[in-house]
Amino acid sequence: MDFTKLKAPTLKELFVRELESMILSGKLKIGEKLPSERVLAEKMQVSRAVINGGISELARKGFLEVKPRSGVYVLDYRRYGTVETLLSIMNYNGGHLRRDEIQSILEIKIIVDKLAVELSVDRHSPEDIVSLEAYLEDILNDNVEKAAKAAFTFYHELAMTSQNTLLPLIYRSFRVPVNHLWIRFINKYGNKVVYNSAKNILKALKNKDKAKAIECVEKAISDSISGSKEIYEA
Amino acid sequence: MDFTKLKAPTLKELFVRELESMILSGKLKIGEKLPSERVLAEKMQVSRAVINGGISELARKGFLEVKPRSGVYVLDYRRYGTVETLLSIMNYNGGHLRRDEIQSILEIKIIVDKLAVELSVDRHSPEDIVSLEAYLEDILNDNVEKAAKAAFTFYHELAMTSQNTLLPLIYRSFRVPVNHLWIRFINKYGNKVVYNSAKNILKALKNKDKAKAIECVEKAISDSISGSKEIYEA
DNA sequence: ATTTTATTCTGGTCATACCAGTAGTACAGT
DNA sequence: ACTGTACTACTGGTATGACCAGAATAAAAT
Repeated sequence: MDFTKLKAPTLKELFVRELESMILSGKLKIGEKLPSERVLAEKMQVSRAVINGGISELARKGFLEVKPRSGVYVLDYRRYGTVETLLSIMNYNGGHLRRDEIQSILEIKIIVDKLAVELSVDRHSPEDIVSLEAYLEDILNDNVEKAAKAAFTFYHELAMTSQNTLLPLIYRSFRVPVNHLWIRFINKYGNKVVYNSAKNILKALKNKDKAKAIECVEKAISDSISGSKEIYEA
Repeated sequence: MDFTKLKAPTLKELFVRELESMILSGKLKIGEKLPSERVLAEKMQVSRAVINGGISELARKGFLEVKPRSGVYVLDYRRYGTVETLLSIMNYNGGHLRRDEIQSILEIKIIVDKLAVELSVDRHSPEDIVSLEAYLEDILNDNVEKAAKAAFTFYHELAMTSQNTLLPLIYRSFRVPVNHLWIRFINKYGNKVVYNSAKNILKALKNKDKAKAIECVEKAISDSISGSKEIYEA
């Protein structure tokens, strides 16, 4: 069995989801002024603390603009959104990605991974290889979700060894959607494929063979792309 | 004159900055448990609402982990941070970027821009070219800040024409630091250089010459890299 | 030593209140 | 007609104090 950890949503989280839905569905129009916190609190039967906290979170996500002592306004998330916005949109779609979104993610992943290995070949330490080898083995876990998580961790650690401070941060930003993709990929093709791809990359990295490493990355993802249509149909 | 908009910081913002400094400076060690909200509120002479709101914001930024009914713990921002973390680090350094951070940004920018033009060559519409040409001219603005903003807008719109939904989002995430870089670059070399680089890219794009377009991007940024040391010393 | 129970502590939430800044209005002075 | 003032209603930011349910830990029972 794999009983997953339970977590009750807080009122603030419920409020945030509710408003995200209303904005993404268009029920709340862009530029529109929200009712005051007091009114919202009364209408939704929660305290003002929940409303206030939820609103400031939505403001940080790029959905709302708070003008103190004036009011709260709906922002154009297509213009002011960041990567976090994508996660909200995804979540709104019931955790599913559209086909063009999958393709977008893979296009990004390939250049990020390529840069990671390209830099890592020159900059990694022997200790990095050791820890990467450990993470590599975790991909063979029978539990699909754990294997997907391990795959994410492997590539994340790989990005760390590039010594580029931003690469891991970017990787981290896309954790949720990439994890979804991996779960679907492993379900269809098994974790052995993922394992072998990663193993080849690591091997080339250890040999400091830059060209070979980049080639491995390209092959690993082009496999994903060719399979992405099927994944989408699944 | 250009009178800039005044804005008084709120207590929550002060609290967030204070804690970010303590974490980034190492005064608060990773894994350490923070005092309870009540204690913090008393010590810092503010209400619990401020502490509670500030903590949840820091949690969303990847600096803290909130375990309800247990406590608040300092997270390893290098491992769990997102792109937002970079902005905080930058802000902590008085708005300045360290040399390795500049290099990291440029390494990212080159692959992002390359992907943008690579995809755009096949996917852009004639209207895209028209609007890009308009943004291009804005780079010639004498006001340095406006020119930098225009440069950002040009590359952002370029990313939009790639039809990759994530590329613009990534671009926006890096708006602040990239803008800083451009201001410093233009101050040193003038906006004419930026204008010509962009113009060449656009020209190759219009001719659907993928190889030439990518070459232009590489040249534009390698100029920046070679100048980055000087920028850093400035 | 292990399990059960009781106590303390914590963040999440609620209710109420006051403050300072915004925005609109009406009005006085020019 | 325009400007500046005074008043007023409303808004988000903050303060205070309280209660809840779950987590952590100590105390008690087995």
